[in-house]
Amino acid sequence: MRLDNMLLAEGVSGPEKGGGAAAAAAAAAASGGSSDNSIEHSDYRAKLSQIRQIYHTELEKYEQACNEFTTHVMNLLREQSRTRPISPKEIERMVGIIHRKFSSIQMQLKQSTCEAVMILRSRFLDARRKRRNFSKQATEILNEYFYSHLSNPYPSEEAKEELAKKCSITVSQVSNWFGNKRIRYKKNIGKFQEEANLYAAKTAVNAAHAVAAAVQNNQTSSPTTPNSGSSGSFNLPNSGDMYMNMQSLNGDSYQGAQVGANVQSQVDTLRHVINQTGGYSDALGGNSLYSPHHLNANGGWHDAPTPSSVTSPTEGPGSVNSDTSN
DNA sequence: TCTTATGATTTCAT
DNA sequence: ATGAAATCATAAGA
Repeated sequence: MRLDNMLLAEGVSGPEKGGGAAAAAAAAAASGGSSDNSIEHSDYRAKLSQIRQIYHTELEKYEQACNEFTTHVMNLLREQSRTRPISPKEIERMVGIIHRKFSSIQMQLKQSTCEAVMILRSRFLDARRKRRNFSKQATEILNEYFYSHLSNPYPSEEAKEELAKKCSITVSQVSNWFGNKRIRYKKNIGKFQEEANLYAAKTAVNAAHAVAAAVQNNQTSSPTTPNSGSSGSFNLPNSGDMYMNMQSLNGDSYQGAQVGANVQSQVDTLRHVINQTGGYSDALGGNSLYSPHHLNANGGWHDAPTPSSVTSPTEGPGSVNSDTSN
């Protein structure tokens, strides 16, 4: 019975049609994650359906053989009945013996099928374990997101889906990537400085434009107009003014209703670039200018600035930007 | 071949 | 359920 259950679960002995899918789902569930790893997946499915087919043809063959054999024996008995009396009990007994024999053969078939499935399964899992690096493009996209959301690198479910689609990987892979990235970034920020610069600079121009646009949009209602004169090329001035602008933008003084959360990520990027260029002279030192201000005292991101903190009118003294006042 | 990078898995805490 | 942290296993580079 265990074998039956197992075969059923694997979709080998189940209903004709959905077998493959059921098995695939079972495999995915067993490996703890949605794994639409297309190539290996279809491969697995193909192999499984192959096993399934063999199983069913064998089963049919046995059944047929069983029937043939019983009729054969019945005929024999009938013939013998001419020479000696044969009770129905005896016939029944014979049939029973035959059926038992065949069912034990069937059991063997089931067993070996199970074995085959198990082997296939373990191979499949092994294959899944075999790590393949993501494409350059995919890591690019992921890194861009990560560094432009450095203050809160926790993509929402939707964002993950979006990223997954863009990178043509699965959502759980995106989650894995962010999990790994966060932990590794936090562990050794110095090591990631260069990369951070790269991606920050990469999106800086866009960010600058976006921020400029946002500022422009809100200028009418804004009392203190940020000097957005240099909206052109974002030529990284010697930190000062621009940085102050950013700070006020990000902090409490400027909280344009529309700008808030949407701009947050852009601000991250800009702030980063500015910080970097500002403290470039002795960069990568133990205490470079760019400290992970989005990490809290225990090195966690979790009470880092959320969009709500941007919108909140007053922030406590230990605000996000407090560390930048060198 | 050794080292580092990186994706995946496991374990634990919340 | 989700994330942090540790760990595993392989890819890639030296």
